[in-house]
Parts: sequence; structure tokens; C-alpha cells
Amino acid sequence: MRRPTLNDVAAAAGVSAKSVSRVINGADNISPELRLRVEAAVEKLNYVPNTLARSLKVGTGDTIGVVIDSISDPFFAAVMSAVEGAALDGGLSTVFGSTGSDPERERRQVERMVMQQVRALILAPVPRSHEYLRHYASVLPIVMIDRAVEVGAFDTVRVDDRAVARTAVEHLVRHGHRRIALIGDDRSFATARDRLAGYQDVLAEHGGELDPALCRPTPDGDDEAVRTLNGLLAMDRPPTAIFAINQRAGIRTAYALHTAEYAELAFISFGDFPLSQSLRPPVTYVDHDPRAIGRAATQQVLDRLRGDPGPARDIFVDTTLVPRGSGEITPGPGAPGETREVEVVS
Amino acid sequence: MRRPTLNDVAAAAGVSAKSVSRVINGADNISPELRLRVEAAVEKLNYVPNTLARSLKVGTGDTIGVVIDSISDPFFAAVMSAVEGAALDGGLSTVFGSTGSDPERERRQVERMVMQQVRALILAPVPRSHEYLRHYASVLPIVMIDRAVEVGAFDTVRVDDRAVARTAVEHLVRHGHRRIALIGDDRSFATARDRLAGYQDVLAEHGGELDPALCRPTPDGDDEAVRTLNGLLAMDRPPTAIFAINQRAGIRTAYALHTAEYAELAFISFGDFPLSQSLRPPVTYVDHDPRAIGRAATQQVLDRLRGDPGPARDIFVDTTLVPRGSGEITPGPGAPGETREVEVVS
DNA sequence: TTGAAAGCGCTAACAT
DNA sequence: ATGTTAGCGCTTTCAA
Repeated sequence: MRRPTLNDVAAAAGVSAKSVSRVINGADNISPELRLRVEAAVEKLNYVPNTLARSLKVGTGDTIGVVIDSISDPFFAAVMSAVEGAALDGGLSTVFGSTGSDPERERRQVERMVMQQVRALILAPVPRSHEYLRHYASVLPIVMIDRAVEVGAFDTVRVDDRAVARTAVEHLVRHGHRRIALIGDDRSFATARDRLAGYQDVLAEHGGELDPALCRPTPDGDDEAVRTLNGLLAMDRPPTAIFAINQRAGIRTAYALHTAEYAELAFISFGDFPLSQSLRPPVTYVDHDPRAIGRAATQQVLDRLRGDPGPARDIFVDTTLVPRGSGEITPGPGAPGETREVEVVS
Repeated sequence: MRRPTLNDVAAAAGVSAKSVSRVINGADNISPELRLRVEAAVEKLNYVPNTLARSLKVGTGDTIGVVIDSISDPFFAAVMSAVEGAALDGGLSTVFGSTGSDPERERRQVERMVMQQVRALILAPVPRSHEYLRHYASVLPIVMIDRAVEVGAFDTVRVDDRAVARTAVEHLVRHGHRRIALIGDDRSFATARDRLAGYQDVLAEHGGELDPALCRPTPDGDDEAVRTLNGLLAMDRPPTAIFAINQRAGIRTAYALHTAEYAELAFISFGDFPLSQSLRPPVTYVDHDPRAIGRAATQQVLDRLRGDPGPARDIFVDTTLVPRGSGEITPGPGAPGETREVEVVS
């Protein structure tokens, strides 16, 4: 029941421990005869090397840690998947921990990983002060993803939220919209603030309407999404288009639009989601590309581990707007609020 | 740049290493005066304990490993999320590795985790022989999830696939269907075979039609899903209902049904998916409940770690059928294959 | 209540 | 080409 150790193997093969170590690590200067004896003993005892002991001796582990909101969020799941793949190529394994957006839990997860001697940390920071990370930053590379906190202090991989929001809103303006609702407003997230800023930029430049009542937070569930939509439509002058600035807001807004059969509102989502293409009309989106973020973050980690010094980098990954129908609806002649046949766009 | 060790703290505080160890692990017999001195030194040096060294000495780590197909599969993401939460409650952290359904990669991931001294393993086995796991099973608990291989040799947590498929197909039969297509056929997965068997059971019992041409594999993408659907509808006597026996098949079939505007076919999916509720009609499903599987598997792991001996357990988690519209469509008077207006179900 | 010594499984440095 | 010695950071005896 006790796992055999390298010494057990050495004893069984009648050689020194170091020789076994050499065989296992594929050193070159080994007589074939000895190698065979050792391999036989390994086989016989079912020996499995102990990475912990190895890391302790060598002074460095072979894992990188990733701390995210939740692994069941498709965005972060895709990030993780990309990190795992890229890290594996670099010979590293991946551990993750989720924060549930709780700053205290984030701290505990980070500390746990440092205790586990991760070589580096990729972190989607919960928005609030990250003073405590400074300590750790002196001892291992830390790369922030998705949300920007203390850019300049930490490497950061993200989209240019303001620019992407501009792209989306300009698209709507170009299709004739001037009253555009924004769903997902949350001033406590820098990401959300930047997107809001991009939205306001465009409206200011093109004579759109900067009505604060058009900006709503992310609905807390499907029912609340419907209430939010109804609230917008009950306004004196309802919006003719909706811009959802995060994936959750996008999914719920899509639900509300279809439940209420108000799909004639133009709609763009920041972040694609499953089946967005099967809705009628299919949803126009600007996407994050979580895999690109994961890959870029891992690449940055590997660079740092290879000794790249240099100041903190602020890395932007590309995004694109994918027109699929919902974002190309023009303000109809019928006042918003009237129910009409849902248009089928192939 | 080098991380401070327990000895550094001891030197800084002018006490023995063991005293520092005691403070850190919250031993009870410590003079407050000493405790304060140590805590001050810890603070000053930014000391973080080294879990690796601790594990090496204690002889046992504090992580459990989970090996799954892919973390970007929503099903496994939800499993992981549940495992992580449940493990954290038990004081354990979680590492994962993905196989991409490659048996060789599964082996490597498992071996890597054993090398990392995980306390236990949760594994969604790639279907093929798992002889090699026997070695490991003698040294750490292994719990299989979702797919059953060598039940009786390993603890297994899964749904009763055959029973669940029966439930779904009986639901369709009760609504008048006798020609029911099955999408997701794959004889190399025991899970898929069992679901197929449940489907055949019901058809045999209720005079349904056992036409092999009605059983199709999981489409490889959206386009192929459309081709599959067209193939079914082009049959002499097309089916009046579709049963998709896995989530991927469900998503793609939903896409095909909506793209082709053949939503008048009854449709039940084994496994819910995002936005299934926003489609018209909303999708009836029988669900897996990945979180229940994750929780049950972790519970079983914790039991084994607490020393529960006993023979391998075969644990079934519940499922339910959720009628939402698509599964309650009756065989229409219009022959399938004719295009009609898509019915809007609120 | 505190400390000293020994050793977990492994490998780097130095022999031979 | 192979073995010996020492020690990674920690905790477990066993003493004081």
C-alpha cells in the first residue's frame, strides 16, 4: 500500500539511488545493462516518481496557477482550456481556483497556489485593491487577464474595451439608431466602465442620446431580464437598439427579447454565446475570444519564466464584430413596443 | 528574490524552527509572547509556507485530481465546478487535466497526477481498456464518472442511461410518435449503447419502429447536422420525432431544426443547453445534472479517504424530464417535410 | 512550553 | 559509467 520510493527501486535492482535517478530522467551516460536492470525493477515495483520531492530538491515546480471567477462560466472555461493546452506545450501543468467574485476567496486561492509553489500565476482579478499581490509579484510572475487592475504594475492581457464598445455602437449608429440602451452597466468594474465610456464616446460624437435611464445593470436572472426590457419599452421614448456589454447580459437580453417577442429591437452582444446563431434573427456580436486571451497570457508567463525582465506589459488581443442579423435591424416605422411578426433571417 | 523559509523566520524571530512550525499550524501549547515574535517575523519576511515540503514530510498531499475530456465542454466544466466546491469544503484543492478523448493522453494525465501525489482521482474514462489503472487503484482511490468502464472494479458515479433514455422515448410515444430518430449513435461508448438500448426497449414494447436508418451519429458540426436532418426527412417515411442522446447532438440538432425551419418535429435532448429555453418551441430535455455527478463523486472520494473499505460502488444520480414544448409536439397532419410557419410557443 | 536531531524522496556536486 | 554525500523545507520523534 505504501508507494515504493526510488531507494526501493535501487535496492531491488542492486544499484545506487543516483543511478536510478539517472535512468528515470533519461541521462545519457548509462550502461545498457544497468538501464535494463533498473527498468525491470521499476516495472516490478510499479514505481512512480514523486514530483513533490523532485520539485523540493530542484527548487522549482512545474505548474502554473490560474485564478478565475468560475470554471462553469463558458468564457473562463475556454480561457482555462487554452491555458492548459499552451502550458502543456511548455511542459507545465495547470491548477485552477475559482473566486466566485469574492475578493477574500481570491486572496485565499492565490495564497494557496503560492504555497503550492506554482511557477507563475494567471489571474482574472476581482475588482478591488490588489495591494497584497505586490509581495507575491516579487517572487513569481503574475499576469492579469480580462480585467485591468493596476495596469503598469502587472502584465495584463485584455481587450481594448473602450475601442470594442465603440465599434459596436458605431455599427448601431450607422444603421440609424440614436437611442441605444446599454445593459450590463456596473461602475465597479473597470471593464464595464470602459465599455460604457466607448458607448458614450460614440453617442456624443454622432448626436446620439446620452440618457442615463437607458443604462441598466446586468439582470440577475431571466425574469429580471424581462422586467428590464419591459422597463425600457415603457419609457416615453423607448430605445430602438440594445447593446449588452457582457456575455451574461447578452444571454439574458436575448432571452427577454424572445420571450417578449420584441426581437425587432436591434441588438448587439459583447461576447458570443451558444445558439446565438439559431435565434431569429441571429445575434450580432463583438467577441472577446477567450482562447486568444488564454494563449497570450500563457505566452507572457512563459516569456517571464524564461527570464524576460522588462516593465509590465499591457497586451491587447483582437476582437471582431460579426454581423449576423440582430445588429443590422434599422429603427422600424412601427413605434417600438408594438408586436409584429418576427422576421426570419437566414 | 528567493523565498524565505521557515528557518529564515526562526532566525529572524530568534526561536527554533519547530516553534515557528507550531505557530503556523496553530498548535495550542505556545506562549503568547513567542507567538507574537514569530508572527512579526512572518509578516516582516512575507513568509509563505511551502506545501510541497510539508506534503513530502507528512507523506500525503492535499489535492485531488480530475481527468476529463475537455474543460471547455459545459458538462465537464459544471462537474469540475461542483468538485472544486465540494473538495474545498473537505480541505482539498483540485487539479484537472483534459484528455481530448485520447486514451494515450488520458494515461499521461493520470500518471502526471499520481506523480504529483494527488490523494485521489476522479476520472471520466475515455472508452477503452483501463487495465493500467489497476496498479494505481491499489495506492489511491479512483472514482469513475459519467462513463462506465469496469464497473465492479472501480467506484462509478453515473446516470442510469438506459432508464433515462426510456423515460424520454416513452414521453414521445405517449405523445403519439412511433417513428423516432435517434441522433448521437456511437457504439464505441457504453453510455451511448445504453441509451440506444433504452430507446429500443420502448419502441419494442409499444410497437414503435426499429429502423436502423433512423439512428444517426452525432453530427460533426452545424452543417453536418443540417445534412443529417435533411437525410432523415428525405426518407420514404420520415420520423415524426427526434431524440438527441447527448448534449452536442442536442445543440446541433436544435440548430438544424431551426435553420431548416422544421421545428414541427418533436424533439427531446439528453442534456440541457444554454438558450434551449429561448428557442421556439423551447426544448424539452432530460438532464444529466453534472453538478450532482461532481458532488457525488467528491463525496465518494472523501469517504474512501476516510478509510471506507468496502467493494466498488456503482452510484446512480437522478435525472428528470423537463417538458418545455418541443417534446410535446404530436405527429402533425401535414406530412413532415413540408415547410410551414414556425409555431410560436410562449 | 520549547528545542535538537533525524529524515521524508529526490538530485546536484563531487568523487571514483 | 557509477556511487557517496549532503541537503531542499518541513515535521516528527524524543529530550529538556
